[in-house]
Amino acid sequence: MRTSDKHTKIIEAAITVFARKGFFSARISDIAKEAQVADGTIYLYFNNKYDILISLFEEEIGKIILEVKLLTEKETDPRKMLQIFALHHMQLMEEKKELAEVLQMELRQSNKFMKEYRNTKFIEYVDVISAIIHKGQEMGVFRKSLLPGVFKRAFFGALDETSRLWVLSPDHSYTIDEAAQQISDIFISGIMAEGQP
Amino acid sequence: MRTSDKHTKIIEAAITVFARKGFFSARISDIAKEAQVADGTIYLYFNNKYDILISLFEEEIGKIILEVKLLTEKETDPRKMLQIFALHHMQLMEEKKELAEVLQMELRQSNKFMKEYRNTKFIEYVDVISAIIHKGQEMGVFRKSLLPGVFKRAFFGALDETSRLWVLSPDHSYTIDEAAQQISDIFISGIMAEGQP
DNA sequence: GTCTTATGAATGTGTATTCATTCATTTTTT
DNA sequence: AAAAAATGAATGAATACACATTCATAAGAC
Repeated sequence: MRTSDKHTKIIEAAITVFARKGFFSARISDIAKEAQVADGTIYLYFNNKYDILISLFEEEIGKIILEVKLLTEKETDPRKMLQIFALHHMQLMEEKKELAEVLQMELRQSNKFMKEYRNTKFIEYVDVISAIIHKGQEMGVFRKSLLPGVFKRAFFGALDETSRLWVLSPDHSYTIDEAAQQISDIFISGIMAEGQP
Repeated sequence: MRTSDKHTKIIEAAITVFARKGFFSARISDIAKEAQVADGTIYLYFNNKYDILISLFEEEIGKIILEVKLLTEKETDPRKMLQIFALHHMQLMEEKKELAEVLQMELRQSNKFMKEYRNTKFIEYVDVISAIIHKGQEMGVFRKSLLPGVFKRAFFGALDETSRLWVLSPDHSYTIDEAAQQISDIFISGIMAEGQP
């Protein structure tokens, strides 16, 4: 078995276990069991429990950023770009529920218990939104008075919270796609410059 | 010293300690020290560590709900009600930074590690938003096509994420009031019915 | 036969919770 | 009014246990 296989297996197992129990309640032995390796093997690939979480963040968010950049960069209309971002984000959370739970929960905790760790990948992801706003403002489509720094957080927060509760709750009165559509509609028509169609 | 004083002192100490270290990393002895009581005293007022956190949620969110209901119920215009909700939420997070951190972090974790605990107070808080939307739709001010269940989450998520990062980050390029204003502006103009002023 | 990778039992640490004891206050007895 | 008895809030050292990490040993690769 190649080295990289074990690394991936452990990361995947960690996603499952962290999603089920949360980072602190998850035991290394749980992850080992899930990955079908011995407890000690984990320490051949990661320095410690935190390191698994951080690697998981970096690698998984890295993939997401690549995808979303690829998708939005195909578009030129900033309104469409926001729609694509919203839809992609929500669909991702639906497809990868376990990963979604881990990112949503532990991302917030991580600032706390790992003082030194600044989640730069996450910042990069959210900055895709502010770049779209900036572009829209330059093109005169979005209001100049908008603060991109506020908008990116508000937009991300709206998507994140909606998908978080969608994933947690067992019954859904709306689909992920509907929610993404509603949210991007609200935001887009809320930020149009005067006199835009 | 009256009994109720100790209860309050411990809750306040817990807010400080949980905000600083997070729930799992916080030690009972830290809370005891902060509250200036003995470790054992805490168990005269709370069943266990979780119980402190849950009591904290219930009591503090309870207060917030009372306040926000009082404020919004004075208004009749649903647009103004949303503005008030946004401003009040953001100002609260600014005024009570430690409480804000605890609510924002641990509220999300809590579903995970306390399976039995459903945070009904929190649901009640967010439902204030959907009630406003419903009212606005009945009055013909907001679009009928809006799903109040999506809107409440999106609106809350936007406020929550923006205030979360505002509280964490040391330098602010915008004030809390500006952010609240921008967010309610975006949402309100994004959800107006056709032909509304 | 050497080098790499994997194992899982053993170790050690950290800390939630318990409980025997203290002590200030209140109640009862004289 | 003083003394004795009862109460229960508060203490913090002792307990008990969970679990991250280590490391001597084994298995596998070449």
